[in-house]
Amino acid sequence: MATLADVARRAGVSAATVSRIVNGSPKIVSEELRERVLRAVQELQYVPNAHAQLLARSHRTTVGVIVHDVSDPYFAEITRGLQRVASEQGRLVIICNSYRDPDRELEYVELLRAQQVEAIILAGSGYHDPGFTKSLNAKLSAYMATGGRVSVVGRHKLAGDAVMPANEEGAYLIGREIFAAGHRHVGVVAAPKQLTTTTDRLAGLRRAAREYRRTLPARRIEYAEFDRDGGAAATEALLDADPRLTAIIALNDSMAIGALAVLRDRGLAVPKDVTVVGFDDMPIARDVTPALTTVRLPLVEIGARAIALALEAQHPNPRVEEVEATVVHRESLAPPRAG
Amino acid sequence: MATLADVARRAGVSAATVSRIVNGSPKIVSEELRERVLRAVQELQYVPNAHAQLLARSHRTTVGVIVHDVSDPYFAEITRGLQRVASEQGRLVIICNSYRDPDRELEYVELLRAQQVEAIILAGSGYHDPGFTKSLNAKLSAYMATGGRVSVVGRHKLAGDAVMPANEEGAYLIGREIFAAGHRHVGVVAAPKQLTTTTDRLAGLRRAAREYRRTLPARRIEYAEFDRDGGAAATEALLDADPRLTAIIALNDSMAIGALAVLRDRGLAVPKDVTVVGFDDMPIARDVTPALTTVRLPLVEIGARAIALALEAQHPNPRVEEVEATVVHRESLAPPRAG
DNA sequence: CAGTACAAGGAAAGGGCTTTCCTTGTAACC
DNA sequence: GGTTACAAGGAAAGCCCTTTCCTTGTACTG
Repeated sequence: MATLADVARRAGVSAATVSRIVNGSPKIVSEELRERVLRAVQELQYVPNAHAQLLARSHRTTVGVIVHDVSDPYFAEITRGLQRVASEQGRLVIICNSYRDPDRELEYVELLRAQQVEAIILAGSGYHDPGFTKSLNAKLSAYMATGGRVSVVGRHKLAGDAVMPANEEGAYLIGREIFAAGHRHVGVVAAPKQLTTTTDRLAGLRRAAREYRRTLPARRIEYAEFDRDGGAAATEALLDADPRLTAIIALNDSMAIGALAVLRDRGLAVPKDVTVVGFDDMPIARDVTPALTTVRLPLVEIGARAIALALEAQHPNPRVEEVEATVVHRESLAPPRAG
Repeated sequence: MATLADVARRAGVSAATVSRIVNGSPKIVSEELRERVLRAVQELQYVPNAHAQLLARSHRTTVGVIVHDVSDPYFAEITRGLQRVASEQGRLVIICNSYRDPDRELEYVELLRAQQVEAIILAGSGYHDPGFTKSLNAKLSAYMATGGRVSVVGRHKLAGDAVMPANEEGAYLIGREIFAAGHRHVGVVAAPKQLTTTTDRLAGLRRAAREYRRTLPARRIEYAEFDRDGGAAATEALLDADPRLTAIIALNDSMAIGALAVLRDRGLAVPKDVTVVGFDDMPIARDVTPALTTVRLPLVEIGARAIALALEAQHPNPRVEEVEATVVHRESLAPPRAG
């Protein structure tokens, strides 16, 4: 690869001059030299070495984001919002998929630190694992201590600013709809227990149940992978355990879609025989049959807020922004059939 | 941020020793020093500066991939395959979304070159734009001339190795099914004209039509954005222009889903009144109603092959790998209603 | 006991860039 | 004409690491 020095030699000028021209420094350079340098750049197809630049410059301009999996629509949306703000502010973003592996998450924090990113954004659900939380916090604090900015979405006890989606409240709202409609046999298709998202949403559901003097017994909650197939598996289990179920609450839309598939296979009509609701309102939710009644989280905005917080001037103490959830009514919820 | 020198000072050793210990160099270091250094690393929460490392080391270990949009399931799948191989081979991957903007694609090639990536993988559809193709090729050649590796998926006249999904053949196969079923009024929901993916798939459709002595007149092809809403818009237009349509071929599954939505709104049953088929077989295809008959492309494998090609030893002349398409039969295709 | 071999650690030279500080040359001033 | 001021360009230090090449000291060998 051609280097700055190569260009300088070819143009017959010093490296300093080339650097100034290439970077558009305010220092004035004569037209003649400028042309010679630009020509040399063209001829050599010179592109500055980003790493050398980073080393030499003081200011960082890259931010890192750690998600569970960008190809999951939930994170795709968050990332979209994040990217928008990032490019508005001239920042590059590095995306890291942890695939829900806490260790990998730890590794990625190190990696991003090594990359000298300006900010780290943690967008995945938290884990109920004190040991992990502790080491993660240690790493984040170390990073922040040296000027790094951190912001997290939906994670309680982590250093840094946070934007908190209303997981509990959203679940409460949708739970209310279910109970208000008169459902008594309701099953929950849940994500893994150790995710804070799971427990938060479950808590909201329980609050709604209490309000309607119902309970959500453990046998009516089935934990599985946080995706379509997990949702299908959990639904099978729930249905096998209690065929009288008239409603299934899935903890996200992907799982709800898995539930829909199982119900269809078993010849159960939704919502006539069984009601199904989801969570997140991912784009596909309106296109499945029946269209999914679900809880909407403004994901794009959540992503945008998260990075905005991180990029704003350092704040004395961590800020927390709440983001509202609303239920969107579509076709998959109905009262239980009479009898 | 703590630097190597800080650690060395604190441990009372030379920088060389710290480097050796931190990187696990084969050179033997006494237990005592090793411990002292490791302790200092801990205490200072030292993480090596990746950019400095990159500068100092000779070998690159990052690859870049340029896609239209990772959150699009098509690219998500490709990226998944790619990531798998990358991490098997200890490579980091940088993902760039061009959002179908040719200029941005050019910029990203520069950016990746600046990042000193070992290989660049172009996964998005090509454009029918000679000027653009020329500048892209120039940039890629310059990159390859300095040892960079390039591989592209589904792009004809580009430098570097290529893996070619059978777009023409896949479209031909699905087209045959449609015509064989007896459809005479078929509309095509197409992506933008300037994408090579569009023209390739259209060509396959035309070949099938010829075989059945049919034609695909221009008024039966509606071009729109390559996504769900584009598919919906194109379907509206097609239906308005000719209500007798008995089959709609969408050029990808997202568009097909948009078509399904419009048909449902208009009270047209699929496949009884209108047949709909898609392309790509993205995961959601089996979960919509009716389940989509579509063309399957082994996307994960395509991604894996693309990076594998790029990472293999340099080859004298570019290699091209063809990847097969197969049609997967589900529920959205049926013969036209009698009459 | 002189001489060799090797183990363990350090010094220092890059790697490619930015930026501060200097030098040189010319124009403007009194 | 001598001084000052500034414009335009260059020299060189510094960013943080890796790695080659040295140095030193110890353990062996004959």
